[in-house]
Amino acid sequence: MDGIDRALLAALQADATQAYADLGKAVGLSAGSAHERVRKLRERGVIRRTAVDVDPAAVDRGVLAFVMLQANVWMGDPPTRDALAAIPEIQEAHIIAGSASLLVKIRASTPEHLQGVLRRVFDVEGVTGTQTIVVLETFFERPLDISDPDAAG
Amino acid sequence: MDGIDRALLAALQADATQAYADLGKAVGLSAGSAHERVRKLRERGVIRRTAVDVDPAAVDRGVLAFVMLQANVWMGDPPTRDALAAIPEIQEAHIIAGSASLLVKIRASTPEHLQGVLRRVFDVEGVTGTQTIVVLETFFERPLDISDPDAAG
DNA sequence: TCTGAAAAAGCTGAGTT
DNA sequence: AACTCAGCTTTTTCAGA
Repeated sequence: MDGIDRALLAALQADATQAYADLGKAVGLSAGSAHERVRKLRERGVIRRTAVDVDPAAVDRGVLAFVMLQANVWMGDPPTRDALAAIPEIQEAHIIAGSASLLVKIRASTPEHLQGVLRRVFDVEGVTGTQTIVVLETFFERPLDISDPDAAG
Repeated sequence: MDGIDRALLAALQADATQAYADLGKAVGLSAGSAHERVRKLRERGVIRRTAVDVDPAAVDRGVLAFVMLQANVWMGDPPTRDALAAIPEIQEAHIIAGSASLLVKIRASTPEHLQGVLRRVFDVEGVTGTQTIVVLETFFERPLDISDPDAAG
């Protein structure tokens, strides 16, 4: 994981459709070498997958909310995970430190739809309370910063 | 935006590297037709980009936190947006309803690094307080659910 | 709007430095 | 580890239905 690998990852986060010849040119490598490095990054799991980024509003998921869940039992186990994963509108679920137990990110079509999702979340075993944060506007959602935190700059 | 488009989007979210011939087979279309539909989805902005998904831990961004920002002025304007965008560790920034003003998602390498980022966030014009939620474990982060909310099921 | 096929482009492996 | 080259697959275009 040197500077070239980081540059490749940054370029592929911006546009994974570009040709290896161009990718190589951007980092000072031949197409073959760029290809070999990317292959290894995939093999090592640094690159998990290649996917399209879909505009949520275009598929009727324009309502975004974060919900903090309070619980009366430990919720860090598979049954809780599976119960949350079974709700398709939940895009992320995290165990958190602090006064709540879990934080989930939800995308719904309308406030009414969101309400229905919240009801299902509330019915998950162990949940004793929810605090919902509705997003009014998203400033930005962008790829992970790839720069080396140890490097100067 | 019919069922076939939704199926294409779901398939491309799972794996955008597959050939159009396979993609077409999966949705009952020829390679040419699948290609044409995907081209239009890109053109219309439904597909915003194609990108690799990088494992944060592999690039030394294993610490995840959500931070709610209190403010004494309206923070929904470009200067605030730009000030937050200038902090590379901030992956998402949202204007929210409720007692805080903004919610940001931060990825750092260590708790010390996170602390440094929080200091920079606190220095953003208008910020009067922060509440930090540290993630202990991520259950899942997955693509947007593409199913039609109006459809039965 | 889809199909099928031809032309163009890019991927990917083998051999070499 | 990276480069070059060549065969092969895939993309992308286009005429026809």
